Amino acid sequence: MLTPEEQLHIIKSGTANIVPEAALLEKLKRGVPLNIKLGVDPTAPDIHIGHAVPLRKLRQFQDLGHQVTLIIGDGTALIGDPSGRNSTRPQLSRDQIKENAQTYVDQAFKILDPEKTVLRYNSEWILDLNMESLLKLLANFTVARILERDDFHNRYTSGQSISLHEFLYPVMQAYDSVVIKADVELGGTDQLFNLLAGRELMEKMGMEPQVCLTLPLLEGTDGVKKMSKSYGNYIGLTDEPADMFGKVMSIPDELMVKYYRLASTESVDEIDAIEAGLAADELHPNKVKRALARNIVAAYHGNLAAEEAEAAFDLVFKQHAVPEDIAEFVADLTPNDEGLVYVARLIHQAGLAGSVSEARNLIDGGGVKVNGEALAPKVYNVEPTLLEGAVIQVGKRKFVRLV
RNA sequence: GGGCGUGUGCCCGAGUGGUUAAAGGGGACGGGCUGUAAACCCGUUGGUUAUGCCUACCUAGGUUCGAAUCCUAGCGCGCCCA
Repeated sequence: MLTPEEQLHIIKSGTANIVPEAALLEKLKRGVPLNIKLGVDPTAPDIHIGHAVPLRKLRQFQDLGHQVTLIIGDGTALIGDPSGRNSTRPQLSRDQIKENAQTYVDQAFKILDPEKTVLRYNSEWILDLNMESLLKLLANFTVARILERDDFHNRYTSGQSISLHEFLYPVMQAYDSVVIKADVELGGTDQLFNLLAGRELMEKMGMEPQVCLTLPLLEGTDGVKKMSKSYGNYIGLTDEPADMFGKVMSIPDELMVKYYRLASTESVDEIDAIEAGLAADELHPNKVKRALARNIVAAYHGNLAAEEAEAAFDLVFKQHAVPEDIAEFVADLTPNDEGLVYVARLIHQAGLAGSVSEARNLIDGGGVKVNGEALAPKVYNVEPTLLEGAVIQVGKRKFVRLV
């Protein structure tokens, strides 16, 4: 087993904040496995590698010999986390929550070690709280304290509604920590308040308070905005290997180290070396990024798929060749009066362009290839024989084989 | 309840009666280049077999030869007063 200091070094990699760091070191020094908590809200079924950041950190803890308690907030989901929101979240139905929770768990175990994970649903203790215990719990917090939270504060001062039940969210999350006796709780930087509430509550109830560990938000593939489905800049855990590989390759160079730390399975020592190597210009960014893409794909699809994804990537982007398996499209090649086929419409029908006009513009821009040959500008009609069984390519990545 | 203001294409934003399918920016897409779907440069970005036609500037009416631009009402948003 690693020394507490060595462990701390690994744990700190990629984290935003550890409050307080000294307390974590103390806990590690005891030499017994710690109980690491992560609570998740089963509000959205799709997980991307941004959501996976805390899971990766949990896995690191597990590899260091610690124990993880993953809490599915099926009870708190009935409240809806107000963090960062400027309006009340809609309350989900119990069925919806159950369904989301299941998909979440399935995907989470691609990352976590099941042997060292305890899965708990907080409805188990939250929904059974009677009024007396609830009141005792609530007495530990003041309205002023809760209103300190930025999002609540903003909503309150700007006259937007805050429902009473939303105040309970941090309290319930804190109570989770009490129930499972957490040593450390993880969360995004936006969760700090909730995590601290857990720390406070534990202390007030005479327990050893948990340490709060926050992780930064991961930027999406555009390198600017946080990864999110609604921005379309996400890498989904269930994305196809080739797609996943390409998406990682498209992140800006400056983000590589951050991705290594937050989204890869690479060891911290190795990442430290990569960071130093890049800074000193000793490592080639392209090689480093490829290794990153391979690592991430392998983490979710296995080594073989990662190698294949890389090979396909090279085929398409380095050799500009046509990939192995491409979509087929049943095309109607009936010629018009002039004996020609209107390719622009064909491209649209095959889903390679959003409209016929767009297809025409693409042709004019030299972006359409038939069997590897670019169509000349204004050539919207071609001989039917040219198209039989042909591979039509739009841009670098979109292919279709006519059948 | 009263007053004022505002609503433009995927997003932001210019445009106050006549080549305006609507400046500029962002995004997206295509091309070039490369080390990649990085960066940089160039181009495209309502629909349509297309030097035309159609549909468009919150919605519905109206004024006018002609409206994103003027008028009326409604809806959304913002600010001020009560």
